[in-house]
Amino acid sequence: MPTRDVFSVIADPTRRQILDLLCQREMGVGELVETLGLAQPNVSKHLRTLGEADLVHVRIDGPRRHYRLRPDRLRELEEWLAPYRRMWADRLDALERHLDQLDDHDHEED
Amino acid sequence: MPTRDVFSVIADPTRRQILDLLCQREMGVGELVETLGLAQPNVSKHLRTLGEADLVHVRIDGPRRHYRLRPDRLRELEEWLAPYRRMWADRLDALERHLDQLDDHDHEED
DNA sequence: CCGGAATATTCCTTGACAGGAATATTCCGG
DNA sequence: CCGGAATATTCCTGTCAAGGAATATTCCGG
Repeated sequence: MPTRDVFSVIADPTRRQILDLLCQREMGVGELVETLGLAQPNVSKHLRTLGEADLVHVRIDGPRRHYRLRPDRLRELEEWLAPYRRMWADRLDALERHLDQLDDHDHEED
Repeated sequence: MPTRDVFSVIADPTRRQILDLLCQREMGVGELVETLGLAQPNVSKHLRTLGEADLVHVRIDGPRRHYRLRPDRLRELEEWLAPYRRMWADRLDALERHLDQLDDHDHEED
């Protein structure tokens, strides 16, 4: 089981970028360093963090390590999102906006 | 437009809890304080943060403020998640796990 | 206009984390 | 066994955010 919370792990933009890259294909650290334009130690640290959240898996190939996306834990996000998704499914958001507008008209706020 | 990133805002467990509560119905600050068991100033600060991300809307009712969920910005999360959702849609995760198992068998790692 | 209730803001301290630089580790070829 | 390439780990520092305590604001009733 992961030792790190998925929500806080994906809160970092760099980490999301890494995940987006791995979404296409598995990549080595060097590739990621080159693509991201970051220093290698930092990339490695982010990869470690992602691993601690079980979001990536390492494939060892000689001295190199290839990182592969492991999308499973993202279901946690999906599940958390589920109740909210229903709220905009039936165009409830339009109603929301309408109500907000009424409120805003009564008194300037927010 | 919001002045705060949705991802980092929902990274906080307390904030997610607040959103979960507001998912049912709109609530006043006092209600939230009582339900969450936190100090009032902290609840207010979290509500401010949520507001800065456009995740809640305030309805002013005399000296009280009622907070209502505004699920619209959560679509950002939904959209980011879309490419990954496809990856487990076709039971690709099972294949994933199988590959992981093979790798783990070759060399103990991760 | 005053007092009190509801809520917001500020100040402070502490802990977590990102990034940079330097160093350690692991692996292969020779 | 040695050197170099690929990657990981550690140390350091600055920044940011959460929580607690104290204080300020806003609103209503009288």
